[in-house]
Amino acid sequence: MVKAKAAAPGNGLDMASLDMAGLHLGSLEHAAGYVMRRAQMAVFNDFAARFAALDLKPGQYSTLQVIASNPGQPQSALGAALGILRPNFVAMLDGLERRGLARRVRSEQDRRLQAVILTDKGRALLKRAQAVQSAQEARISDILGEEGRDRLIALSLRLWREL
Amino acid sequence: MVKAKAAAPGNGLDMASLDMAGLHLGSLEHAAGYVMRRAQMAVFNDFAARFAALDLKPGQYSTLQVIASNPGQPQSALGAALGILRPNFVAMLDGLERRGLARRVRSEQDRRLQAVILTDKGRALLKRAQAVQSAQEARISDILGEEGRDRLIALSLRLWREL
DNA sequence: TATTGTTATACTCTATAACTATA
DNA sequence: TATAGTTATAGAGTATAACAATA
Repeated sequence: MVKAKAAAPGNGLDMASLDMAGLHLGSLEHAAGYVMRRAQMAVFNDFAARFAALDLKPGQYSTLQVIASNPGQPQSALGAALGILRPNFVAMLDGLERRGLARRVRSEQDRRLQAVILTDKGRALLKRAQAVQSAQEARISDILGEEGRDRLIALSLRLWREL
Repeated sequence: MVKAKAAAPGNGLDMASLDMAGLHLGSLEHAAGYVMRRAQMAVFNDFAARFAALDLKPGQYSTLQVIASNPGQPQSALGAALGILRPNFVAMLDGLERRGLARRVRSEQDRRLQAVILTDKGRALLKRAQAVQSAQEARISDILGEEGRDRLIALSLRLWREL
């Protein structure tokens, strides 16, 4: 199941302990932040390929998920939960609303608030997206083992929450 | 050692099983890509705070590291090892060269190549930066345990290389 | 012809200030 | 006075096309 990423170039470089690009990364391979970034980019690239057919980007998928988990909540609370700044979350919701996946409803109790809900179309797309994402999680389990994937998620979650 | 991130807002929301922003993220907390992204952002924010005094961004630090590990290699090979596209790596090296941290030397064997090396100033700054980074790794070990940090790096490395 | 380095350019993400309407 | 949503804008990071010098 291991996929070869890139062929080593046919140059005259020292081939001992070289990475796929032909050079060694040295202590960078033991730097948590660097390795996490490269891993996360690999997962996102894989995500992009899988979700191209649904025309969903990672941020859109996570937004649909959070709306589904918290229907009717104000958009600023949803954005805060996702770590998206309020000005940037406006365009995000504009896009989902334009595609008929979500709707904003002005709250009657406090007319400053925009309650956000999924449409039937949004729920249907999310359901399909969740199936695609399950396939990605399965692929990760293929590589790391079920226990390895669980551990990676638990360790990442802990770092996110406690750092 | 656990740092409180943000106080829960004093609104009238359902407070059962809510995250720090007041909403639950649902199955997103078990999505590898999402959790890895949030963790990686936390680590990078911590990095930015620690490296502000050195005026080094993550990409600059990793570039210095790779040059130090592969002195005299062509800039395109260095950029490829870092996963930075050639056009974008030009400005990266321009910045390091302008600050007197690195130098480009035209190769005599193949005059298309720019061999990149660190200056004494670059090596000195890198040494200080490595000490700062060690402190960050120690902080991560405080949170995850030494074994947990090793595992997180090993699992991330495997995913990066094999996905 | 092919490759290295470069410029120009564009698109996405992220970040800040300031406006509006509501409270 | 404070907050939610919005607009405008600016800065990173990342992507492609094309050109000059060199092989």
